[in-house]
Amino acid sequence: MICQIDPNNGIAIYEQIERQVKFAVANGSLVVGERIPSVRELATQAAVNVNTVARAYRELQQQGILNSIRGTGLAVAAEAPEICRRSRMQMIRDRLRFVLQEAKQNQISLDEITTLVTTEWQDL
Amino acid sequence: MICQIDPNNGIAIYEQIERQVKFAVANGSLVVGERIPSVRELATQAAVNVNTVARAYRELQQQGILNSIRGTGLAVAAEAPEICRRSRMQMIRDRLRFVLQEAKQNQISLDEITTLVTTEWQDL
DNA sequence: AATACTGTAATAGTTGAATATTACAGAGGT
DNA sequence: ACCTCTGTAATATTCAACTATTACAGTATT
Repeated sequence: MICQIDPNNGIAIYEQIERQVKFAVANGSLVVGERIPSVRELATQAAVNVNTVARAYRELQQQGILNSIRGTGLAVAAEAPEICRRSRMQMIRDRLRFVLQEAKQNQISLDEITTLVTTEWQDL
Repeated sequence: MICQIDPNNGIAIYEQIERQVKFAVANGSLVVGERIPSVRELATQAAVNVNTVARAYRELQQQGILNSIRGTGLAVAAEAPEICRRSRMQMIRDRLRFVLQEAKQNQISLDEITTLVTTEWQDL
């Protein structure tokens, strides 16, 4: 699992990690029982502090997505894929709503938005 | 001019103010020469600190959108409408790209996104 | 047993945003 | 002149996120 972190995009680093783990579980990059990268490993790879990774992992545990095996590592929980798949669209939707809301409040039409979506989609 | 601030939406308050002023200028809610709400007035209305408003206004000055008339207030600069109109779509586009990028990285299709856009647009 | 990994936790320091408070100089109305 | 409004600025404090560092209890490998 590779984690791409941008420290300056306004989203808290621990939250970026959380989301990427969830997405990875949802699309099968991480399977049930598989051990995720250790806190130190991910911290090094993403050039981030160990505590920040630990915080993300802790919250993922509380959500029932990861299981802690003391001394060994953290593994993807049995219920994780269902949880993550169910919330995947919701995570995208929430952010999309935020953008649409601002657009609508500024007299931008649905046509303009869909056009924008289509054109920007290509450039990615 | 009414300013709607959400202290908990992750965006810095001074940045929310900045954006809303820009949008207001772009769509004509604020016209050239018009005086914008005083720092204290807006601070009270938005339940926010004076310094936070002052910071937003200061940055808007540096961008050539507001003129300071010492002792009187801040007025919309002559070049402001052009500046704001030019950057309005760009501001929306930037945030939209961010969402689309995450969606695309997670095997979500353009169809799914456009469907999502259309359905969410209604609910706003 | 020794070593090298795991997660977890405590401590202390930095940074940016936001707050509360006080102060001052300039403009305008009375 | 007086008062009230304007922006501007300095100060101190709070808070969350992040960092750096150290430490400790388990597990696995050798």
